[in-house]
Amino acid sequence: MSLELFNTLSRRVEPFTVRDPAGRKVGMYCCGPTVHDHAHIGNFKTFVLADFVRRYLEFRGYEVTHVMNITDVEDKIIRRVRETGQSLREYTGRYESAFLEDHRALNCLPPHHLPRATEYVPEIVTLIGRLLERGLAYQATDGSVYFSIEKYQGCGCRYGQLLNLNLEQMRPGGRVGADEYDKEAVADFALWKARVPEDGEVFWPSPWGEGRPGWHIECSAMGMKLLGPSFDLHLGGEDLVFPHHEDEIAQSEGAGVQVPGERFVRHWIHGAFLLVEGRKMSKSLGNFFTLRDLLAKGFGGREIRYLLLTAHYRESFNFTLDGLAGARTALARFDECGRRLEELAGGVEAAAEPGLVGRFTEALDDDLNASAAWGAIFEWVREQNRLMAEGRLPAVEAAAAFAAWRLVGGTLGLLVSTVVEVPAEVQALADQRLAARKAKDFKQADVLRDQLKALGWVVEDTPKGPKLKRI
RNA sequence: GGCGGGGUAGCCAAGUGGUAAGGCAGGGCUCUGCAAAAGCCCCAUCCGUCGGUUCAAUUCCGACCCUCGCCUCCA
Repeated sequence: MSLELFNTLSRRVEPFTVRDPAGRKVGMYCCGPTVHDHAHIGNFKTFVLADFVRRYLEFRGYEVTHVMNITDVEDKIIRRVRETGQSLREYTGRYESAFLEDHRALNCLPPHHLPRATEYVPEIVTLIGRLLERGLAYQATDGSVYFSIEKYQGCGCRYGQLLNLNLEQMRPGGRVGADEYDKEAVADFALWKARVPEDGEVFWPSPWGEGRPGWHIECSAMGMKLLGPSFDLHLGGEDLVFPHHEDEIAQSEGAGVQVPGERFVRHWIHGAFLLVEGRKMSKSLGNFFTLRDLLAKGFGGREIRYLLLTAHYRESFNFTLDGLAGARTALARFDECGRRLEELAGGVEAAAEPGLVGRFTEALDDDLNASAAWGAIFEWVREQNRLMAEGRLPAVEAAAAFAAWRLVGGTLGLLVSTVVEVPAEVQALADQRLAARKAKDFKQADVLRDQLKALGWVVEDTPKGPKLKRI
């Protein structure tokens, strides 16, 4: 069996195929953060998904080039820049660094490219110029350049590839900006926004006057620049399906730079929304969490990552604080199994035990069914624990099991170092406690155990002597 | 109003035309000085409601109820 993924273009699960004739290289683009504030846990659901997709593709033998853009110019950013009096770069740099720090805290691999919109203005201008030349874009009296859906459809292109659109039935939302009054049609969208006084110093020159890029165009320009006019995989949150991704397709395919018969993107993946405590995350409900908020509550990035990866990516997921507490226990069970396997293997090297790897692969090949994969993993963990408890797991088999454990753990991005460094102070207390136990002074032993606990260490008495673990 | 997801145990969450994975929480037992970890056992006669198709439906069809998302710059 091979990997099958749901493709938003076809609205069905289909075999994952790549452009590379050798079937190895994958170009993958994921819409990244807008750096106007700290990213929240809902944003990170998408970025963790992208990282997981990349790791799984690599596990399956693909060579992935992962691109994630940084949107560093946009209405909200400009407003904050004006309010704070900082430069654009000062303002966005701060949140970009914070984002990358959070991204790392969730054990996401750094993407191969992290293009900033502001650094691709020439490419954006070129692309807009091309759309104007082809008659698919027009400059309105306000100086802004818009993409014409009507012209685009007029040349045989399809607008509405990712969803069923009914343009007549669409009602204009409340967020149509005052600077978009000059559009010919309500569905048209801005490619280049003419400079207005509120923009302050945030503007770039262009053949159409000073201004800044529209939102959708940056992803088209950067994606095609870094991955080519056609690439394999594009990810984002489900809210980006329309208009962002639909517009991205329109601009990119409207430019007519693809090889005839090739699409801009072969495969679109959209992650479902995250709910918190059963409700949409919102500041007024008090269920709005940035990653930092959760870390401040004492949860670890790894626990958060685990929780985000327990549900199927296309189902809306209910994120709860209780669930996060449960994640810690579940991970401890997974970790403990690996630790004991490693100990039992005693340095013996072996190829990964195929049973677990096979079930893990089978589950994830089926449109990344992570829940099913976890089911397989925990059934396997219990089996390994049983064998170890019964003393029926030879070192060679333990080594193979440990290799399999590492392989699946690494693919999920949840591998943890099994080497525990015990501080001298902690070790000293543990030694004192052992002495007390040997002297049958259990009262003193328990006092020492409490002291260790206060330092963040738990001691377990095993047949091989006491073992120290970090809480 | 248009379009698209969902409703499975106390909580989270897979799944299937033939009778419900897994995790957390909970209860009992074994082991232990006591714990911890681990193991064993228990924990949904039932999958929103009502109809229909079928030998058989939680799984297919229809209606209804509830809920979530998108509908122009929100992952």
